[in-house]
Order: sequence, then C-alpha cells, then structure tokens
Amino acid sequence: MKDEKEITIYDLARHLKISAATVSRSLKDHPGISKSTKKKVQDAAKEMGYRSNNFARNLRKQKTNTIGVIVPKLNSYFVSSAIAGMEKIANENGYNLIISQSQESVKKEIANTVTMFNSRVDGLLVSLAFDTENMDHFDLFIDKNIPVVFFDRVYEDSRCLNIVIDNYKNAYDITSHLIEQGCKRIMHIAGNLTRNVYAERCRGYKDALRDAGYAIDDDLLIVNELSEEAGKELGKKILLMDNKPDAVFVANDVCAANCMQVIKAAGYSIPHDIAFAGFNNDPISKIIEPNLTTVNYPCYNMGEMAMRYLITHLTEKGNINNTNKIVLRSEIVVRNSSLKKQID
Amino acid sequence: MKDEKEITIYDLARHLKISAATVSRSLKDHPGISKSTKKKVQDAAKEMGYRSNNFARNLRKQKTNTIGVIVPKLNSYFVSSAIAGMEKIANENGYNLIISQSQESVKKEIANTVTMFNSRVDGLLVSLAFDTENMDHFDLFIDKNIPVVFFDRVYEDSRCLNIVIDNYKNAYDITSHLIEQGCKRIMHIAGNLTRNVYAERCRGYKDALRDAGYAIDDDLLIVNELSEEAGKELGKKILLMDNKPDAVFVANDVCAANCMQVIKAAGYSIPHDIAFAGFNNDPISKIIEPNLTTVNYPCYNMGEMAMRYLITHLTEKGNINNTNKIVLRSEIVVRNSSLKKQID
DNA sequence: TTTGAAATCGCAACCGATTGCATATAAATT
DNA sequence: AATTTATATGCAATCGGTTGCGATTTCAAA
Repeated sequence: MKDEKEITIYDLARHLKISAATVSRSLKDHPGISKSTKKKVQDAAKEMGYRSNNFARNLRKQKTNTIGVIVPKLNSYFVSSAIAGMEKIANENGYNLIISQSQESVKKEIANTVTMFNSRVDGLLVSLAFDTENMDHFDLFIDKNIPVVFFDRVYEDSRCLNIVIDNYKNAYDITSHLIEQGCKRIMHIAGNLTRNVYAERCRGYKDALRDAGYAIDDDLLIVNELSEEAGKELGKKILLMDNKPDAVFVANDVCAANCMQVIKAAGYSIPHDIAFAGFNNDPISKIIEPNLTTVNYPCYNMGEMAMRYLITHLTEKGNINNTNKIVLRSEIVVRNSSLKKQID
Repeated sequence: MKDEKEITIYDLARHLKISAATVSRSLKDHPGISKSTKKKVQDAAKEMGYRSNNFARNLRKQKTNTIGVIVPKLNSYFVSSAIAGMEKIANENGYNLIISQSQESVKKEIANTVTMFNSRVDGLLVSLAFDTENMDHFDLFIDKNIPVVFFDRVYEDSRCLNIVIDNYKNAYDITSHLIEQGCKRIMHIAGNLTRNVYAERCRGYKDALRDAGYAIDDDLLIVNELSEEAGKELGKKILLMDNKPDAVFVANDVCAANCMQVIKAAGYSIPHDIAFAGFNNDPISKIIEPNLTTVNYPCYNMGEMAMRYLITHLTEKGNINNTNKIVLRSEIVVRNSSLKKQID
C-alpha cells in the first residue's frame, strides 16, 4: 500500500530549480511565462503525479468552484431529473455540486442555507419547501452578492433569477381541455398555495372556469400534500362526496394516479364518470390506466438551464445580471384519462 | 448592499485582546481553555457574525469533510431514494456530498473518479456503471487509504466494503413463487451480466428452475438495458415469439411495467396468459395494473447505511475495517401480476 | 557597444485555521 | 514560604497556491 506524500508546487519548483511562483503561473498558463518553461513544468507535473490543492487555491482566491443545491426532496421524478441536468452542466464546467434536502420544512431549509453559506458555495440553486414564506434566510447570500437562482418553486424577488414554466397557462389549458370534453364540475387539487407553482396552477384553473362562464365552487378546490398517501385520501374523499366532480385536475401526477386507483377500484369509469388530469409528465402518467393527461414539464432541461445560467453569471462577473425570469417551454399532453373519445 | 469583509479568528482575537490560538481552541471547545474564555469567544463570534473558513481548516487538516458519490443515473427511483438517505446521514454528521453521474459509461465513471480525487473527498460511495469491468480507477483512492464503499452495483474487492441485498435469494424466491403459481415457461430479463446485481438475480432464477426440475431454456433469458424503451421492445419481442412464456421475471420494475403495457395492449391477460414479476418495488409497481409482484428494495435505508458506515469508518480511524460486506433485509412482495387467485 | 523596452522570473506577503511546545499564572502540596 | 502540579494562554510554524511588484535577462534598435 503506497501512501506517498502529496506533491506540491514547491516540490516541482525544487525539482526544476525554479521558483514556486513560476510553477504556479506555468500551470495556470499565465501569459508572462515562456512557452518552454511552461512545457517543462507541465511535463514534470504530469510525470510526478502532481495534483493541485483546491483548498489552498480556494483559500487564496476566496472562491470554491462549488454550487449548492437545495431541494425539498431528492426522491421525486421532477427533482431527480432536474438535478441530473444540473450535474451534467456543472460537471462539464468543472464545478462541484453539494446537495441537500429541506424535507419540505422551512426549518431544515434554513439550516441547509447556513451550511451552504459556511461551505462558501459560489452560488445557490433552490427550489423552495412547502412552507417557506419569506426570503430572509437568503439575505446572507444576497448581501454578499452570491447569486441565488430559484427554479420551479420560486420566490419572486428582483435580486434573484427565477426559472419556471408557465404554470398558469398550462393549468388554464388543461382546465379548458376538460371543459371542452364536456366536464361541468371540475375539481382542482393543489399543493400549498403560498408556493407559486400551486398558486399559479390554481389561478389558471379558476380563470379557465371563469372564462368559460362556470361558477367557481369552493368545495371543488382541495389543498393537500400531493403525495401518494394524499392521493389515496383524496380518492376516498371523492367517493364520499354527494355531488361528485366529473373531472379532477391534480397539480401532480403521483397524487393523481394514486387517486385514480381508488376511484377505479370503487367501480367508477375514467374518464366517463370522472376525467383526470395531472401535472409533470411523470413516467407514472404513462403507466396508469387510462394514461394520464398531464403537462410535459422539462425537468432535466430546467436543471441544465438553471446551472448554465448560474455558471455564466459567475464567470462573467462584469456582465451585470439583467435577467429576472426565464420561462421554459412546456405543454399539455392529452391522454385517455380525459378524453371522452379514446385514442389508442 | 452590504458587502462586509469576512470576520476571521484574528479579528476576534484582536477584539478580545487574546491570541488567535485561543480563539481557535475556544471555538472548537478545546479542553485546555477555561469556560469563561470560551464563552466570551463564542459570544463574540456569534455577535460579530464570524463563520469559520473551511478551506483554511481543510488545508491545515488535510481533510475535506466531503463525501463523493458516483452513481449511474440520478433520475431513477432507486438512486434518488438512496441518495436521499445518504444526504440525511451526511447532513446530520456535518459532511457535505458531492454527487456525479457516470451515465452508465465507464469512461465518465473514470473521469468522475478523477474529479473526486482531485476534490480530495474523504471517502467515496459508488454504484457502478453498466460496463465497468475492473477496479483500476479506484486504486487512486485505495492506495491512499481513502475508503471506497460500493452499494447495490458492487465490485467484490477485499479492500472495499460492499452494501447489497441478497439478490440471489430474492430472485430465487420470486422465481419459485412463479413456479408455485403453475408457470412452466418462465422468462428472465436481466441487465448487463457483468454487474453483480443482474448476475445474482439471474443465478437465483436459474437455480430456482433447476431445483424445481425445470430445464433452462436459453431463449428465455434476455439481457437488455432495463429502461422504459427496452421494456416496450421486450413486449414486442414477446408478442412475436411462437412459443411464448407464461411468466416473465424482469430485473427491474420500470422495464417490467412498460413491457406489461405492450402485452396488455395486444389483448393478453395478466397474469392468466402471462404472469409478471419485477424488482425494486418502484412506486410504478403499485400503479401498473395488475399491480406488480416485485422485491421490496430498501433503497433509502441502503443509502443511510452506506453513509453511516463510511462516516464511522472515517471517524474512528484506529478501528480497522473488518467488515467486508453488509447485506440488507429485503423480501418479495406478491401482488396480482403473478397471482392466479387474485387478491383485492 | 550602449541602451531602453519587452519578456521572464523570483521574492515574499498573503489567505485563515490548527497545534506542538513554551510560558505564565493559579492552585495545591509539603 | 517554597516547590510541585495543574490550568490557561500565547508563539510561531505550517498547510499549498496566488500575485503585486521588483529584479534580471534578452534582444533589437541606435
């Protein structure tokens, strides 16, 4: 088991009989060093197995080459896809990722924020917890000019970039689609309405109803956790309703699919008795039967975009950030769960 | 926009008219410092908004408090759950995570390994890519005594810990279950057989057949990518077979579910015409109809265990590692996709 | 040959925390 | 009161790179 000591620029310097400064500059391709010297240094570095020490470098440069990511939960289709996209871009650009989960709790989110701050990340990518109600814990970063980018679950703040899809329009479209299919009592299941994504989807739902001349019935709006369990609960609740909806638009596919199962098991036919629509285009939406009408959410792409933007922003410091919001393309995907005339 | 300078222990020292050494020791709760001094320092630190500089610390201590994680893909149920578990434990113990994906390619895996090495992670958690065939790229770590822990897709090496489930037994059990249900031509779909998980599952499948006195038919063993697309392809392939199987045991739920859909769409009845079984207990297995018989894989738990082990190992350096393999409990979950007598 | 600009390179001071060893003070012992 | 023994704290070197500024060398123009 070899356990050799780490080679430093001083070792290289001694070996080549030049100064450590020259070694450092050569390795960084500094213009003031002659080509021949650079080559000599770089060759020796390779040969001797030198690897640069990031701590020394970071300590000196006050920069970490690390991006922090805070998400509610890692194990969801949306989040894991988005992070996959982020990792790809970060990796390509030589940045590291440190990731933590808020578990849908502001408290943890704040703790994670502090950790990230102390780890001195160069930038932060955040999708907010269910119950986050203000930005105070991000002031740490903003005050220090460390860029914070929100994606999906965002907080509108002129100092931070938001990357989103048009939740309003998609919800409006999907509700309109249900209306076109002849549905009269359309229910909507939302997540916590302080979160933009759910608030926007809810607004789209209501506006679509209103524009179609429908009344808005508060009994048809439910807020829950959008989890598997919440979906099952929802199904039971619907079964107990006297005046049942003839369509249910859920703000997330997982919840929708689990609800559908309960409804189906009780003998109702989807979409004939009750039509369903979800959100996200989770793989589950293509498995549940009938296949779930949903919104195609560009998760991976959103992760890529967010990271790309952040890195560009960090690299071109001079270039003042004048972008405040990026809206990615997304569109509804109509499947059999909402179609009176089935396709196959 | 305040952009105050960072407070260091020297600032605290000057402010309190004591030495930086004392400040450092006080903050770390060193035994040789009086309680009163400690309190004074800690209070001042809080008040002045001091935050410790990890680079300086790491540089000095030659330790990073960072764990590297390399996985094939982030966006799968298994991986995202496992990472969620890892993050939880790491977070609780003050470690950071840096995560990267090999995208199922050794080449990327090697590149990521190097990056991790240069980031000087304190330890590495790895689930191997499809096509990794040797350990050479981990020698960097092993030679330096940096612990490497493999989980799920492991490589048997006496110098590294493996955390797995009993893939063999589960596959054996699930195959036996299919046999008990009266299936005669049981097909198995595996992933790349150089990967332990798929090799073991395949072995379990074969042994179960053999023990039941069945012949092993090579036509009934297929290796594919186990992806959604592969599942659909598989379905088509089965439909074209002259002598169709009466059961299909797939090494992963996603592939199984997608295959089932194709088979169902062609008018076959599951499980009467063809029974199905999968692996992982992915949420999808509870949505597909009929619900999929599968193996309950403790993903989250495996992530927790792997991280916990690694951290313990790092903390108690003296304690020489004498564990070579940890097998987590897992068991088959029988559902309607394989039951001739349906349950509800 | 001289000279001045350009091209190279080295000196040494950082960056911020840790820690072995020495020192100073306080408490305990004889 | 003198001497040990604890208890507290400080000194200064160290971790490995980076970089402003000054020194030296090179080379061509005068």
